[in-house]
This record gives sequence, structure tokens and C-alpha cells, in this order.
Amino acid sequence: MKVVSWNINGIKARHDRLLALLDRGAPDVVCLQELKSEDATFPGDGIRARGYELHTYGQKAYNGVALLSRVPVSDVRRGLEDGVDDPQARLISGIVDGVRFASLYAPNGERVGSDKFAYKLRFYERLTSWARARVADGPLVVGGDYNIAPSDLDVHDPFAWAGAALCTDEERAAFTTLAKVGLHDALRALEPSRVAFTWWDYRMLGFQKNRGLRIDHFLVTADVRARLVSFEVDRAERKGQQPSDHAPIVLTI
DNA sequence: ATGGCCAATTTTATTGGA
Repeated sequence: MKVVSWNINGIKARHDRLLALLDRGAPDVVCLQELKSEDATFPGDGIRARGYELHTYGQKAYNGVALLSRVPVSDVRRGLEDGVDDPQARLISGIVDGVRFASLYAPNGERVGSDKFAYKLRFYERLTSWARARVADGPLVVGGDYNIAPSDLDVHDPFAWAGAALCTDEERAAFTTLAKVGLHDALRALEPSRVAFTWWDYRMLGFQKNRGLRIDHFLVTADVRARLVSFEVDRAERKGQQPSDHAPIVLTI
């Protein structure tokens, strides 16, 4: 099966591109991030017309995640489910063919020392607890924008990014701690040393100069890892008119 | 020289992104 994860940076601005992606690639499951749309106004008709079940967890202007599937989804869950009063819509998941698929939009963190950076680290602690509980339930695939480049191999210019948000040791430790509940970075399981950026800054001709980061990932449980076939970055989707600043990542299981 | 872009709302400025 084919699974896509994509930070679309606004469903309204990327709606036609999304439909084209569904038509072109016919993915079985799609994890979307940064919808920037409330559920009530989410443009879902074209998605459903293409045979997908659509589950959204949105909010006005910011954040928002969605799960699309051509196969029926059960036990849809929204948020971190830990009782914390947190209005930010960053996680949705559901079970498809016995595997739980989650769409994650982790906080950006702005800059080291900011309130948003502290929120990011706290979010990762909470996400780790959530993931530990889900891993105990069964197979899990978490696709999304983690907003962490796990190693210097995932950074176009590690010297320039040293110590900056997305690349700090503290964030990388949070990513490692999350993985220790029993999750594996799918690309690294397949190809330990491949350079595969997933985000490029809109400014400064970032994509044209390939000044990118790998911050979108699939984390999978060991049983899924054993069935991995390939991981690709859909770089073509970063080109042309009105692209998202993230390219979709595509996992074949 | 350390910025340049983009989306959405608070819209002709501001906020957040990464």
C-alpha cells in the first residue's frame, strides 16, 4: 500500500494540487498537515468524490490535520488525549486494515528560548506518552511534519543551522526519546545515509538551490518496518505554480 | 548586506511559519 504525508500549508491554497496528487498517485492513505481551515469550511467534496473517507481536525487560520483513506477508517482519535487544555489541532489518527495511521503536525518552536520552543518540547513529551500507549495497542504509522531535522545529514548547511530551532540537540533528543517507545524512522530503516530534504524556504530561491531540511518523517512500529518497500520525496510537487514549502513524502509498505 | 516568501486574518498591516 502507498501512504502519503504532506504539509500542504493551507487546504484552500492547495486544494487543486491535492486533487491532482490523488488522481496522479492514487495513494491509499494520506496524512495532511497545516490545513489552516475549520472543519465546517474544509473543502472536502472533491476528495470524497475520488473515493476517500475524510477525517479532519482543524482550527481557524493555524495548524489542522487530516486523515484520508480509500479503505474505511475506524476508531478515529483527535489530539493527545491527555486531558491537557490545548486548543492546537496537531494530531489525528485512525485504524485502516489493522494499522493505526496518524497525521502529526508538531510545533515549529520559533527560536530557542521562546515560549513556543518550550511548548514544542512539552508537546514532544506528551506525544511520546500518546505514542507509547498506541504502540501497546498494535501496529502504528505516524506520518507528518515533525519540525525536527534528526541529524546533520538532514540539513543542507549544518554549520549555518547549528544550534538553531529544528536542529538543536534538545529537539533531536526529544525525537530520539519518542522513537524509543518502539518507532523507527522509515527512511533511515531503508537507507541510513540518504540525503532527502522535505522542506525548502520560500525565500532566497531555497528550492532551486536545494537549501532544504528533512523535517517530515514516517515513524513506524517494528512490524511495519519489516514490510517497508520504499520511501520517496515527491519533489515535483514543490515545483510550478503555488507550491507548498513542503514536498509530500511517499511510503510504500 | 543576514533579507528576500507565502497564507490567512486581524486585510492594505499583522502574525506565524521554518
